[in-house]
Amino acid sequence: MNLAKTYTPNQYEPMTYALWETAEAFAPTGEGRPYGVVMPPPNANGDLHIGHGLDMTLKDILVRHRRMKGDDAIFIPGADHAGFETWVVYEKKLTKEGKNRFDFSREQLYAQVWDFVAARRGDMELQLRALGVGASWQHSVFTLDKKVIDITYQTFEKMWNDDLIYRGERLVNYCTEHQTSFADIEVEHETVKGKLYKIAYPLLENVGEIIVATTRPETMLGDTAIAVHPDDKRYKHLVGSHVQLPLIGREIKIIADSYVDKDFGTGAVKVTPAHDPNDYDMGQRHDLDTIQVIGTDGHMTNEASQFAGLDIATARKRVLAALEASELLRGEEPIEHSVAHCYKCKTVIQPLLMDQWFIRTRPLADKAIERLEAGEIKFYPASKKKEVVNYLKQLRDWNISRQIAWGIPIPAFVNINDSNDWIFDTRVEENTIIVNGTTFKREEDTFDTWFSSGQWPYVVTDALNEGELSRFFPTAVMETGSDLLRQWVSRMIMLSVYRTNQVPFKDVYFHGMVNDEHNQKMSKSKGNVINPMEMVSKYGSDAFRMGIIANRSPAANQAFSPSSVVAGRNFCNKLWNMARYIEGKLGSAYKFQPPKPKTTADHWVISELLSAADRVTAHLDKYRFSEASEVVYQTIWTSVADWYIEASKVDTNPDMLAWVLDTSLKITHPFAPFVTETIWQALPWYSNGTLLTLEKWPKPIDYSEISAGQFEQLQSLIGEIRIVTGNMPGNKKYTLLYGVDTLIADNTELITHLGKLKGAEQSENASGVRLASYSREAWLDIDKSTLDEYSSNLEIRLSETHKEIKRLQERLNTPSYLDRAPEHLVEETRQQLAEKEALVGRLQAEIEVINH
RNA sequence: GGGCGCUUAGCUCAGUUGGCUAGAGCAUCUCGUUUACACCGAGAGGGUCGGGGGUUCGAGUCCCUCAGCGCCCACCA
Repeated sequence: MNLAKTYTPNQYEPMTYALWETAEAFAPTGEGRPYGVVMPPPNANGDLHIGHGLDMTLKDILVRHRRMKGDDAIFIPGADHAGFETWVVYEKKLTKEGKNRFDFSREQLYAQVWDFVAARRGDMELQLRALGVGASWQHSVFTLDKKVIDITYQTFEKMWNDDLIYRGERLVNYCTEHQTSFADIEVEHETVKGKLYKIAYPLLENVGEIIVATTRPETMLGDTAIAVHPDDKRYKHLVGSHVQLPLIGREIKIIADSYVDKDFGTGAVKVTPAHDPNDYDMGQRHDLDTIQVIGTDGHMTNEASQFAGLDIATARKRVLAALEASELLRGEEPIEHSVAHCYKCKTVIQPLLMDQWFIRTRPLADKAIERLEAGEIKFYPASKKKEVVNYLKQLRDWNISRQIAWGIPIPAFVNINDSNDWIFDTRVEENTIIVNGTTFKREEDTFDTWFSSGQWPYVVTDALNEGELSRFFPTAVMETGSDLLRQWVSRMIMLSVYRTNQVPFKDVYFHGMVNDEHNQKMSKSKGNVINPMEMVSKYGSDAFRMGIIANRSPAANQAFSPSSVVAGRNFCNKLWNMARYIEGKLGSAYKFQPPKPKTTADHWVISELLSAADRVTAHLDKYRFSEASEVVYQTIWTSVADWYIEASKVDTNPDMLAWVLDTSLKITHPFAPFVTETIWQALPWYSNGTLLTLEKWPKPIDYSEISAGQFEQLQSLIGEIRIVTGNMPGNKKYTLLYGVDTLIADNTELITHLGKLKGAEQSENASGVRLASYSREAWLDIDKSTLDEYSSNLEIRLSETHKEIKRLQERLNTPSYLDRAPEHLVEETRQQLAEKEALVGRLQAEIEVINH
C-alpha cells in the first residue's frame, strides 16, 4: 500500500508543492482561451493574515478550475513595497536603534529599507505556497521593479502633458507624527467628544464685540477674517467692518459668506484659511491671507507670536488661559464632532497648506463612470457597482505626494531660481540636473503607493508593451476585499481606461472581512487574531481552504468558524480513505481502462459525478464558491463514499472504481489541491509521471439513466429499511420478504448489505411490516413485540400524509392556480397527490395487518 | 446627516431569476465496533425564516412599515 492509514497533511504538502513548482505547472500553456488573474500584491514585509487566506484561496480555486477546463490560465503573483505601511515599520526600527530619518539621506534610507524588505519577502512567498496558491512565480512582479517604475513615470508624464497633473499649494491632510500628507481616502473620521468655545472679538469701527464659536481655539492665531451669513440680520450691519484679533492684535475683516450656518453656535465663524478646508475655500472666495500657525512638526510656528514652539495641545491651553485673563472667553459647551485621524497612529490629522502634486481626477473619473454605466465590468455583488460610481462622482483631486523615502520618487525637478518652474525628468538619482544651462533641483517626495498600484493589471501583464502576458489583459476577474473598492478598484478602472482605453478586468468579485468565530472584528488589542498559518499547520492547507470558503457570501463581513475547518480536515481524510480502499481493491499492478458500467450503482454514480462536475463549473462561473464546495463535499461523501463504495463491496467493478476516484479527485482538486495531488501521485495507474493539477476536467461518459433510476428506487427501499430498524437496540437482523419483483430479486445481496439484513427472500404470503414507501410489495419479518412501537410511528406518518394530501388538494381546487401556474407545476402537483394517495393506502393496510 | 447591508435550527451561516415538506457544518440524542475511514457508519430531535401589513395562484425570496444589529461615506465651525 502506498497510502498510509491517516492523511497527515504536513508530511506531504511541501513535497507536493515542490513537484508543481519544479514542473512549472502554473505557467500558462498558450493553449486555450486566456484566463488571467492578478494577485493583489501582499506586503512583501508582512505575514499573511486570515483575510489573505480567504482572498488567495478564492482566486486559486478559480484559476485551478479554469486551467482544468482547458483555459490558458495564469495567476500572476506580486509583492508590494507597501510604501507608507513598510515605512512606518522601518521608522519604528530606527527609533528602537536610537536613530531617525534625518540621520540619513533619501538614497541611504531607500537602500536600507530595500534590504530590510528583501530579507522578509521570501517569508510571505513561502506562506502563499503553504496555502497552495498556484501562482506562476517566474512572472512575479515587485511594485518597485523597473518595469513598474517605468510605466508609472510614463503615466505621470502623459498626465503632465495632458494637463491632468498640477503642483500647487493646497490644504492637505497631514499627520504630524509620521510627517507626511495623505489622500482624502486614507484618513479616518471618528466622532469624538470635544468642546465648543465661544470667544469675543472686539469690534473696531463699532462699539461692542462679535462672538464666534470654535472647537480649535489655538487656530485663532491664524485667523484672517470673521464670516457671517449674508442674510443674518444680527450681523448684516457689521459686514465690511473690522475686529481686532485677540492676543495678536491683527485687524481682520468681517465678511459675508453663505457657507455659514446661521443656526450653529453664534452664527459667526472665525476664518483660518491655513488650517481648515472650509475656511480655505472661503479664503479663496474672499481673497484672504493665509497665515500658517501650525507647522509640519505639530508645533506652533513663529506666526503664533508668544505661543511659538508649543505643541498643539499646550498651545490650546495657553490660548484659552490668555483669553480668559483678557475676559474674552465667553463660555464653553460639550460637543460631539467628527475629527480626522491618521489611520495608522490615530494622531489628529492637521489640515496644512503645502505644495504638493495633484491629479485632476474629474476627467478620469467621468470616463470611468461612462464605462461602468455601459456595463463593461460585472460586479459581484452587483450592488457594489453603484458604490463605485457614487464614489467616482464625488471624487476630488487626488494628492499623490508623500513625504517618505520608501516609494517611487516623483520624477520632477524645480528651477533653483524659480520655484514655479517645474520640469518632468526621470533622472531621479541625481540631486540636480542642468537643462539648457539652467540648474534644476529634484523633488524630494515620492508617489502615493496607490498611484502605481492603480496601474497593476496592465503593468504586470505588460499590456502597454504587448509583452508575453499581454493576452491576459483585460484580466478575467479582480477578486479583492470590499475595503479596497475605493482605494484600489476605482483607481485601477480610472487609470486603465486612461492608459489603455480598456477596463482592467471583466468581472470584479468582492469578499468581505473575516471576523473571529463570534463575529467580532479581529484585532491585536482584542487578542482574537487567528493566524492562517497556525490553522494550516494544525489542520492542513486543504482543510483551511475548504473551511474558510464554506458558508460565505460576497462582500459580507462574516465569522470564521473553526468547525468548518474541522469539517474540511475530516473531508480530506474521507477522500484519503476512499482512495486507500480503492487502492486495496485494485492493487498496484492495475492498468487504467475506460469503465463499463454494469450494476445500477455504476450507472447511478456516473450520473452523480458528471452532474457534480457540471454544477461545480456553473457555480464557480458565477463565483458561488460556497455552493461549489458544498457540491463537492456532498457528492464525494454521500454519493460516492456512503452509497457507491458500499454498493461496490457487493459487486466490484475495478474500472469503475478507478474512474470514480479519478473523477472525484479532479472535481475536488481546485478546492483541496494538496490531498488530491498526493493521492494521484501515490497511485501508479494515474500518475505515471503526470500531475493532477494539469489534468483536464471530467468529460462525460455513457451510462443508462434507466439503470441509474433503478438504483434510486433501491435507495428508497434501503432508506425505508433503515428507518424501521435504525434505532432498534441490539443486533437483531431481519429478513426482507418480497413478491414478484425482479429489481429486488436481482439486488438481494446489495439490499442485504446496505440494509444490514439477514437476507432477502421471495415469499407468496409474507407478513410483518410492510415497507410503505416502496411502491411494490416488500416486508420485513419483524416480530410482534417490536411491531407495536413501529405502529405508532406509522400512525404519525399516516396523519402527516393526510395533511399533505389536503394541502395538495386545496391547491388543485384553486381555479386561479390551475389557470396561472405553469403547466409543469400543476402536473407535478397532480402526480404528488397520486403518490401520496397510494402511500396512504399502503400505510392503512400495514396498520391493519399489525392490529390483527 | 447620507448610503448600503443584516436579522433563517443551540452556534456559524447557505438558500441563484418567488414554485410548493427551508438546507449544510459543528453541537445534541439513539443504535452500531460490517476488514477504507471513530477525523467512522445508520437513524433521530431541533426552525410559525425578527414583528406587522401588502402584492401574487403561490413569499425565506418582491413592496411598505416597525424593532434590533452592523458596515461605509461626510469639510457643520
